[in-house]
Amino acid sequence: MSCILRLSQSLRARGYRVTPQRLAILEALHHEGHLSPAQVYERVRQTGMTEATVYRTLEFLRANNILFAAQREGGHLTYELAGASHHHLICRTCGAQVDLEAEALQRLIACLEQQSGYRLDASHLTLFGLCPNCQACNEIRDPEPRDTRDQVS
Amino acid sequence: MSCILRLSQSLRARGYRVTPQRLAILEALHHEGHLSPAQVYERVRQTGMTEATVYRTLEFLRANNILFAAQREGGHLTYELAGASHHHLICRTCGAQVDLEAEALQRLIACLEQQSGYRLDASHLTLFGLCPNCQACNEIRDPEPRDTRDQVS
DNA sequence: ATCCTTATTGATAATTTTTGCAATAAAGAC
DNA sequence: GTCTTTATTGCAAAAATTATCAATAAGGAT
Ligand SMILES: [Mn+2]
Ligand SMILES: [Mn+2]
Ligand SMILES: [Zn+2]
Ligand SMILES: [Zn+2]
Repeated sequence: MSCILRLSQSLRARGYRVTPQRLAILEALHHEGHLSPAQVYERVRQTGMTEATVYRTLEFLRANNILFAAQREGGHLTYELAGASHHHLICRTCGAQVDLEAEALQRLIACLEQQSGYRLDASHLTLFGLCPNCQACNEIRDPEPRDTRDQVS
Repeated sequence: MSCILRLSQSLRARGYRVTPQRLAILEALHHEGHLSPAQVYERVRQTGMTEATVYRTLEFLRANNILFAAQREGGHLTYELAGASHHHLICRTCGAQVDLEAEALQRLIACLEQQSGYRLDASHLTLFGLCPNCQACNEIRDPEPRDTRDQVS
């Protein structure tokens, strides 16, 4: 509540307008985790808002650092209210998600910034891989990753 | 050439088939940098291949570690022949790209893997930020980031 | 060379995301 | 409150991406 009010003021201060559409979307994302544009639309369609507006608004709010965007596998976008910086590890096989404190990467990011001269906005990264469970499954399924080095065709 | 031949054998060994469509796409990506699906299609449409096939084939080759995929700003995918592991820094303002040796992140990735138990496939990451030039521009444009802390409305 | 199995493609439709532009309405001035 | 400016929306069409399914053809066997 107070949170959304503060965001409204911040928007107006930058010359943007606070519309019922933007408020509805912020409300929908309030306390929910990551939502896809379609999921956001579900939660606000009652207001009569268009899908196009959902896409535009999400991108607008992200560009203004009010939302974090994250890429699910395959590149589909997902949004959440921007808050404490954090990152995600997602299992490519079962989809399990783990959150990472930002500081886990902080040092590295700083290091990269110094090396490259870039100022990175890496406050919300997503890395893909295999969770411990799925690693175990794979080992069982592929008992001995056969040696194919010197195989002659 | 020899490169594509090796890939073909690798595919057949896994029970997949080597089709003129797959060869054309690999050929198109040979020596080119990152291409979007549309750009790939441009380069192979003469063969009569469908756009659907381009999308399917790119995803197929990526899933089989023959291509790297990268997300451009906004989440649009881009592909390149998988080769030496490397990462990208992209400027959100001017689009300037910098490549990073993989080893720059290697240590951190290993560290994250140990902490989380995940096995990460972070061989081709893209980070966004501001390049040195655009940082300078912004400083000129926003001379004094005014203090708005105690501003009463 | 011929036959068989089935992985892969083309054609088409469905879905998702983006775009252009006229109509609307937020918010500041009065 | 009314007026004015112009950021924002709805609408409709375009473009990009994905899904379905019958027809095709790769590649192994004979
Ligand atoms: Mn998140
Ligand atoms: Mn690359
Ligand atoms: Zn898993
Ligand atoms: Zn730049």
